Amino acid sequence: MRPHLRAVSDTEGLRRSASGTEGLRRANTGAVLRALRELGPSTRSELATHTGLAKATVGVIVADLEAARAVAEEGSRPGVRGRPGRPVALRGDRFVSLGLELNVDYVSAVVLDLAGDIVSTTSRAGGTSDDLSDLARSALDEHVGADDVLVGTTLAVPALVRADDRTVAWAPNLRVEWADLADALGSLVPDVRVGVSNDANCAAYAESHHGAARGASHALYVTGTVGIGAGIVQDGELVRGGAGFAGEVGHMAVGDSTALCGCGRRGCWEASIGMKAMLAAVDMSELDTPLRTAEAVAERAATDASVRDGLERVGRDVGLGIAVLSTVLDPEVVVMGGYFAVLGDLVLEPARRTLDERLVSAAQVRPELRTSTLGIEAAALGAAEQSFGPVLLGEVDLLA
Amino acid sequence: MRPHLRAVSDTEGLRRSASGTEGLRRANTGAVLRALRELGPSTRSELATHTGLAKATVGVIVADLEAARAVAEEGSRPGVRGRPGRPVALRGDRFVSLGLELNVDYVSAVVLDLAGDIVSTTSRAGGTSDDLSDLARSALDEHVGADDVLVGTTLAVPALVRADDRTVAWAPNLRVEWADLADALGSLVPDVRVGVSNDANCAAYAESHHGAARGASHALYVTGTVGIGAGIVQDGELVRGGAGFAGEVGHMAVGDSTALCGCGRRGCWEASIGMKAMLAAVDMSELDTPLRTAEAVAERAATDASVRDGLERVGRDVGLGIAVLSTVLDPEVVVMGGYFAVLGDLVLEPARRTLDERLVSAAQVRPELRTSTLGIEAAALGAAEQSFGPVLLGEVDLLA
DNA sequence: TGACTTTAGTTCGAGACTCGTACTTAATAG
DNA sequence: CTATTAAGTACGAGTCTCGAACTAAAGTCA
Repeated sequence: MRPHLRAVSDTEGLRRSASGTEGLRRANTGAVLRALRELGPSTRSELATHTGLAKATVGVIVADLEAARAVAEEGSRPGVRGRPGRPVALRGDRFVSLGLELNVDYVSAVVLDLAGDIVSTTSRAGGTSDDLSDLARSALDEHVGADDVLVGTTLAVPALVRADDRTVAWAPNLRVEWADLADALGSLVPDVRVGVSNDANCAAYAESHHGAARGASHALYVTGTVGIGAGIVQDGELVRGGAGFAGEVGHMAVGDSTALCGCGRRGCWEASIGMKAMLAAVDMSELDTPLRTAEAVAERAATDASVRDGLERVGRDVGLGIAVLSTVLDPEVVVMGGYFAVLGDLVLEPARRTLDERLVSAAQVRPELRTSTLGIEAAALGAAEQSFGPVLLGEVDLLA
Repeated sequence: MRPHLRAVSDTEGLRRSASGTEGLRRANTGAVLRALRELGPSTRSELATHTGLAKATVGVIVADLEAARAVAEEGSRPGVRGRPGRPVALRGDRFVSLGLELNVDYVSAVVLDLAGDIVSTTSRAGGTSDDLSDLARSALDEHVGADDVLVGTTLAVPALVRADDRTVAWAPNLRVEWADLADALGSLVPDVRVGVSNDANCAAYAESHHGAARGASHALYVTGTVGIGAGIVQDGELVRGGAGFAGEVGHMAVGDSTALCGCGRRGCWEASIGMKAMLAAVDMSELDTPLRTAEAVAERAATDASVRDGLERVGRDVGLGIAVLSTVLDPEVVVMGGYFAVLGDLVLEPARRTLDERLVSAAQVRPELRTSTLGIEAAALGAAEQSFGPVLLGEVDLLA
């Protein structure tokens, strides 16, 4: 255990977002941190013009952050006229967050630092509460020092998570005693807020901050193996819905309306583009993992035209669903994870064609359809990034 | 003209949302105004506990608002122990906003006041730039005095409006010279920010603040006559999408995949549930206005079982689309406008049944399906309400 | 080489704001 | 008539941001 592990207090920090002058300082500190994330190492002047704050104010804030070891000065960049600026950069060695994923047959942990760099990332087979807490424990032991500050922990799960970001409403694929898991994580990281979040939402968040949708403030992430899920990012933030269940696109009625879905209904998108439907379309069978299965399909497609035809059919239904989601949500980028990332253009090219056909108007621009680059740790990474959200928004105080 | 009309300056007010202490004051003033909208007339103590501000702070803010004639004291409520509080209420006679709608065959204007009360609402046949500015002019002349402050003006149009909230990207049904219209409105209300917004988005906003979705922070509004459109409210704010085109649900591929749509494609939702499809399903023909047509259908349905059967079929496809939207967006309330509001349960009952069948899980709650109560001025009302958004969020300064 | 220019960053005082405490005010309860 | 209760205000302390003046550190040019 890490007896000296400090944590950003939750009850204190989240109490109010900004009403007193110290809340104002928090908000402005958050603005500076965001600017540093966005611009990279910057001088105080650059931060001042970018945030709109006065130079003097930025000076004070940067000094505080430096004292807290959240930022550090770098070597100056000479060559320009006038006094050279002294750039400061976010430091990655003090403030970290932990992102976890508990899935059906694997668990992952990602340690992310304030600079946005990934400190460590591990995955392991298994899907129990114990597997997860073991992984979390070793990630903390190895990569979080006694003097470090853990700003938060978030757990990604393939489940319907309520809007409170803490409780699970429905998780048909998981057999977990949630109360036990909460206890285990709570004792592992005492005094740290442990949030729970849907895995597709987390992955969407990761793609929009680190992955294929980086830079886009409106993105859609679609993942799929057996089931199909999505995460929606609007204006940089996740769309959660009233109960927290937004993005459950697998069972929307799109595609072949006669296809029988595992849920017992007909016409679900999943029944047209889920892994099983894809395998049926190419007349192949499942291997031990979804990843390996998809790779085998991709390999056969290189030589077998009938496999390519099957993927073409699946791709068209993929495009049909993306078209529905795009007309509703108007994202700039759509990122495809799960087995779609492995098959790539074999599926996405027909999807793009269908998408073009179904655009509402000439004025609309087709969203870019990209494959995920983050791999299996996407959800854990997004979970970690979510824990930094309140810090960067200035809702929580790093200092003191 | 109203030479003395004062306006909340736009360049000044929107410059920064909160960085100096005066921005802090604006934000806290906004919090007090929101509390007054939400709670109704309240004492300073009640406002203090609800906003989390100190009693002293609330006292100062209320005094400023009173000086600006934004609030007024009401008679005290006796009967309780202790010194009776002196409730203050939002005043409706000084700060107003103007909401306009320019549609294919009618124009509307709504004057809304700070208290959230509708000062005036007018509609008129016609669809030209001149029709609109005439209506706007007379609404201002009759209901906005020389000493009043117009906080903003927003124009709702059946068009794709860009995310800048000012320019129109595509408006196939309107023949309007947008530059002329902008000039006309600009000279009508000088120094006032004139925003442009999609009509369905405006109506959705209106429903969530004044109509059938009041109180719900996650709502979906679906309207339809010939075309079908939607507006999405998440966490009290409109979802706009990357380009500003979110909510264009008419041409998503849902329902009868063989139905031919006016856009030339097959399978659009509009082709299954648009007014023309509905009329075909009940074997009736169009009258002079959509409203009258829908009323005629409702009347025939009372006696004619085959009409009811036709509406039943349409209703199922309505439910199918709502199910798609609900699984993606998870709203608490779905409000149906357009001809659906006239036909009511004749369409909504089968829609509810379909919706129940297509819910993802037992954990999910079916969103409430309600009919719009706002009528033809919904969009203009929402437009007016949108102009108050920045005021209530504290992004703009009412005083000084 | 040395004055000049240019840009970065800090110091300092003024001004704005919120907050807690103590105080005043206005009602009811007994 | 006194005690109690609660609302609202006055006041001083503390925090914060900001602009202006100032200092610092480079390059430029004669």
